[in-house]
Amino acid sequence: MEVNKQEKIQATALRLFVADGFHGTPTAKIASEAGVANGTLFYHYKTKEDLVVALYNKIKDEHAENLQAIINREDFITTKFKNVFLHSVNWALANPDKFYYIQQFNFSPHFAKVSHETLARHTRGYAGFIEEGIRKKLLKQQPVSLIVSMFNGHVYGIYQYLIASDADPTEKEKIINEAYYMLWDMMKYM
Amino acid sequence: MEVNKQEKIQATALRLFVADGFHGTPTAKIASEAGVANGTLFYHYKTKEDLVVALYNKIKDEHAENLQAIINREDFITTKFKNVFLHSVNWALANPDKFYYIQQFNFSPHFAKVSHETLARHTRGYAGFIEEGIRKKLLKQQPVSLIVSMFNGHVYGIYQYLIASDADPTEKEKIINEAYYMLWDMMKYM
DNA sequence: ATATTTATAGACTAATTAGTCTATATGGAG
DNA sequence: CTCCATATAGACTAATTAGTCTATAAATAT
Repeated sequence: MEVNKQEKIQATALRLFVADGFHGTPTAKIASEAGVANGTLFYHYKTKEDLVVALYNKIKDEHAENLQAIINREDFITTKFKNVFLHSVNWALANPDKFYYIQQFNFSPHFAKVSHETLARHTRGYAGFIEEGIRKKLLKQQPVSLIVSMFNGHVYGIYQYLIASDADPTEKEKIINEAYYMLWDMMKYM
Repeated sequence: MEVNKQEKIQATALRLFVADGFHGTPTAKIASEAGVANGTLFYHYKTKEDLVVALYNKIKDEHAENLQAIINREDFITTKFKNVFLHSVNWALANPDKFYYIQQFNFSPHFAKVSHETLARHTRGYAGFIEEGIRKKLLKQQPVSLIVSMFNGHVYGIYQYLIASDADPTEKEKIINEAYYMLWDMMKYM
């Protein structure tokens, strides 16, 4: 067994789900393109839905872990804030499939409960340093969840702009930086 | 014929698509719950995809028309800007199904081309007054499409926050207003 | 070495589903 | 009143698809 079949299945599923959507992708196609048999897929994931959810949680957890590492570093709060933003945007740009998949999942009514719970679970991890920023009057005196929502909205907005633009990498970095200062104009305590 | 069957089909399709997704909703179910026969649905819409796209464009056009009316009013640019934001958020809150459907569609790779073209078409309508705002140094000196993307991101963010919150209508209005001032802090020329 | 668990394969099935086809009905034009 | 186009109905079909079943193979434990 040279390749991990489970990982092959997940990678193939991600690619196909992003191309054709959950329902638009037959399990047989995932299996065949992943180079495994139908039975293997259903051995590892009891149902198709299981696979969809497992893939979502894997991507979200992976991303949340990275953010947590940034937050845990011994930096000044505003530095953390900036780094979390930069990492989020750069991660989305470097992993468009994953970012796309996450959005697709978040807007699938059928999975609303899962995505809501996952978001809530991860937000608890970020809450601490945002609360500190509010307390120290660096951030506007608003609820943590409002700040998180606006933050996510901003990442979403700048991502949409960047994928449609044909700016080269250096230029993109500059745009992301400017987007950060705009975000900060919005968030900072005055 | 007391009710317009086409409208009944669209309304039912919207409800079911939001509940179960495009692929998760059989045409037969749409027809039966709309109280029409299968043949009737396929008489009005040659394919299922036709229905999905027609519904999307109808909702988007309807919304864009409202925004255009606001933009065309003889108001100061900053007033227009605020009104467009307020209307967008309130429209989303008043029509969660439609807003949800739009997002779902926007993140369906299969329809990427359609949604991209529709966005571009509508953006041309908004461009004029944003350009004026930039020229008059009311808005930051950034590309129109960046401003539109961030604007949309902000609407998206505040919507996500508000549907998860249990604030009463009066309180929600207050939150939306604060969200507007935050948006303005971000967008205004300094 | 043997037994047991884990992993893989692929044929098969029962159910579902988009779209077709033919038959009516309804309403307006001449 | 008679045509003809538009609208509606619903049975039917060909294709697709999630999940099952049985058989092995590989790895691990005893």
